[in-house]
Amino acid sequence: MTTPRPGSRAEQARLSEARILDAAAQAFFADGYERTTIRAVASAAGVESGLVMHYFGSKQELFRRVIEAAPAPEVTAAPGQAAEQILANLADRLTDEPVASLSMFRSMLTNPEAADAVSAAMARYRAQIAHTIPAEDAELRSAVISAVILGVIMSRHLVKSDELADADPEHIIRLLHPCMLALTADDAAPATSTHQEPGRDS
Amino acid sequence: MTTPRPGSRAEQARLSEARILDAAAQAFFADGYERTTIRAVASAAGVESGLVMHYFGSKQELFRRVIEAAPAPEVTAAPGQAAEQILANLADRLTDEPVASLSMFRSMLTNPEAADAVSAAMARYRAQIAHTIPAEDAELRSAVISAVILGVIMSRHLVKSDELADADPEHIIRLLHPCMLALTADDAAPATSTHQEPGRDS
DNA sequence: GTCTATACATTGATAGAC
DNA sequence: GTCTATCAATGTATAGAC
Repeated sequence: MTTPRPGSRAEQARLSEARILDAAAQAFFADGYERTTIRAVASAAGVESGLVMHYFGSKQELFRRVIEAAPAPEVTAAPGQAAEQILANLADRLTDEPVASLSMFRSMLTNPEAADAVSAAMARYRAQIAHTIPAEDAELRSAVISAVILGVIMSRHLVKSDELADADPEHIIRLLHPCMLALTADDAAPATSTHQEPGRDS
Repeated sequence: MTTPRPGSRAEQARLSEARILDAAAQAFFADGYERTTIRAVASAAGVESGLVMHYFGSKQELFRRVIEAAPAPEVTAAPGQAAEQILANLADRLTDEPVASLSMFRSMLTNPEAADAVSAAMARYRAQIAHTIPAEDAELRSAVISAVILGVIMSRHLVKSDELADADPEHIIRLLHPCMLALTADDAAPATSTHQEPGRDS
């Protein structure tokens, strides 16, 4: 937490490390973990590959440092407002999803470290949502909700030439509104005509 | 399209190629394109790496052959039944998604070839869905629908330790039913209280 | 048809100079 | 603090023997 005077060697080091971290986030987001090379990151940061290794020790550690900056969404609303808060949160992420998060999502299917990070974040998110849903199947409902969120985020930011990429965020949220209302069991009837939940108490 | 007699060299070749293709699909699904090696595929198929190269020429071509076996979903229902058909289709994919499709999805975020294949398949799927939606914003609605499908499929089959992985398919479909009804603009009111579509004709 | 041997490029990582 | 030189490992791809 020190603030070395500008021009000092410590300050130079701090700046270089920050530039490397930023370049790494961009590279991991653009190409994924496997296709990203230490040399490419160093080049983008304007330094040599040896310096990257000196600061971060290994490629995996560099990646870990990048994705640990990804913020975790919070849902602490009352049962009645869960859908609104989830959608408000999603609206933000449609316009400004941090590069750290996108780096994590980009590699979540092919890199174990990223997979674990996403799984942990989603489990936490699901638990928070489930807590606000007054239904017997709250666990599954929250899982479906987070799956929907994941699909929308990925289509918007990670899948090339997707319709969602250029769409108006508010329009997307508006279309998802009845979905979230139904899934949070607020005012929509959960049962359909074809199937009936066998043992439904309360 | 010939059927060489069992035991002949042509028959042996056909069998070896099939075993390689199958082993490759499993490997690409499990580890993704980058982490999958020709040697590992050959070993799993019980042959040497040279034979894999002899049949398929390159790793990329082998991958192409694997993912081109992925079936494309069809939606040709009338406007009233679009939601039902989409969900019926999803129900099948929740229980028996082909390895070829899963191989494609596994690498869709990190491999250009897989990304293009998924984009093309999703664009085709979206167009079919949009055709059955009688709404001004049919394009965006179909994009949201395919995003939701993608999120559910990925959470079920590709994300480790997800709640959806072990859930009852029919239960998942039941929860998604009101969502799809709303998105296909069948009987749900599209506009919410907060925002109004500015120029809405018809 | 199948395998062995090997060339060739790339990359993560190390050691030490400046 | 930063860079140069280099090692060791891995993996695709090729050439040719059997």
